[in-house]
Amino acid sequence: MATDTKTALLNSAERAARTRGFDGFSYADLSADVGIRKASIHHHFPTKAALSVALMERYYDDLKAVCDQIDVSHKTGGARLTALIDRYRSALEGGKSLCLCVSFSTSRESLPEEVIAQIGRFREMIIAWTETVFAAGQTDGSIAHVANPAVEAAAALPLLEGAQLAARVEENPALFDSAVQILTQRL
Amino acid sequence: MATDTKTALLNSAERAARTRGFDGFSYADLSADVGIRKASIHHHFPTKAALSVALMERYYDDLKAVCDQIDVSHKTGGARLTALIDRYRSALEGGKSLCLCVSFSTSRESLPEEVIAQIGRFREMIIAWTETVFAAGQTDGSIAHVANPAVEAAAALPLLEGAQLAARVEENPALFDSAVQILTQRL
DNA sequence: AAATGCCTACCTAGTAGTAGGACGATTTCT
DNA sequence: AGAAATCGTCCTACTACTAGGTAGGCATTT
Repeated sequence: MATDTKTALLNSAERAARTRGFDGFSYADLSADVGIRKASIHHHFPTKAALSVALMERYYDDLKAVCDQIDVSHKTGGARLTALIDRYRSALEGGKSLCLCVSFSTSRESLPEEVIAQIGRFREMIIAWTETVFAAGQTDGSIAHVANPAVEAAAALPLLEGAQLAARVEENPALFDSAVQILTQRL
Repeated sequence: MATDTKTALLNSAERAARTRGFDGFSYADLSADVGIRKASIHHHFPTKAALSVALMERYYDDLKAVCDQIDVSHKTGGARLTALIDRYRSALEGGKSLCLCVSFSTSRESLPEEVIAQIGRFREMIIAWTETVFAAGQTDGSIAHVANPAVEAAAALPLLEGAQLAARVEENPALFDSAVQILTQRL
């Protein structure tokens, strides 16, 4: 089916972008991975810029769904924060991968303006959600020492991202754990 | 003089790497910037990998000197932490640049193993120094709520780096400020 | 004489993207 | 219903360009 190929391309591209960066994979790589000729990829995604937009769009929707799901399955602010941290931790995949947002942030140069805007919206969405998490944790007492949920949220995302970057550069997930200990020790 | 050309190349390469990433500049770019032919660059740095090693080596020494200087010119832990934050903030250059360590961390794929090791040493050095800063702030009371200097230090560097990344992707230094507010509000 | 620093000219490999055709499925027209 | 045209998907073959790197020569300095 048509949709399958397109999804397979997105899956392959996302994995490649997260492990090797947006400039770290080519249409030739996707071609080999998905099993369709290089030129045929252009049928689904005319340019690499268009591919990047599609990737970021899907990623935004995915993460929004993740946050919604966490709200449903975890009741306290502390449990929700833990779930978010776990999500970023598992995205590391043993120190070989990043979340797409971090990966794209590092490839700014090669991305169209539209993706930059998408990244901005993505970050706002995550930070806004995180603020509700800290506010809940403040209210229900599941996160210690919350003075200002907005300040906490504005720091939490960059911390998670910086921790991912540090852990991947040395392929050592323990660096992620030690970086986010400042959060986990309060739970 | 010979040294001048070499230094000019390093300067140009560092600026390029910090603004456009290690994969974002070529020997052709350096050639145009420094005013010597592309092939001549290979005389000074046989491979781009060799250039990356030289860049990171110089950067390590630079930052070590910066930390030493901060220790001399700033007496309290709080003042030293502020100085470090300011350093990372000014490295942003209006949201167009990163510190070399972050930039290189994002280009892991393209860098030789030696540079990865250098990055590890660099991060250890900064974190160790930052721990002394938090310990001092704890003792002299200039940083509030320091429970564990080691945990604080392990988080501070990733936070600064993540904050830089976020600020650059949208070319908005205010994002850096809002991310590090969790630190500055304690000073 | 030797080394340094730089040059012109070139190579190989890889990049995104294009042109144009094959082929099967679906839709449309008679 | 059957023929014809259209569309979606994929193909081979190619273009234009950029990348890092090499070979070999020519001055100037030591």
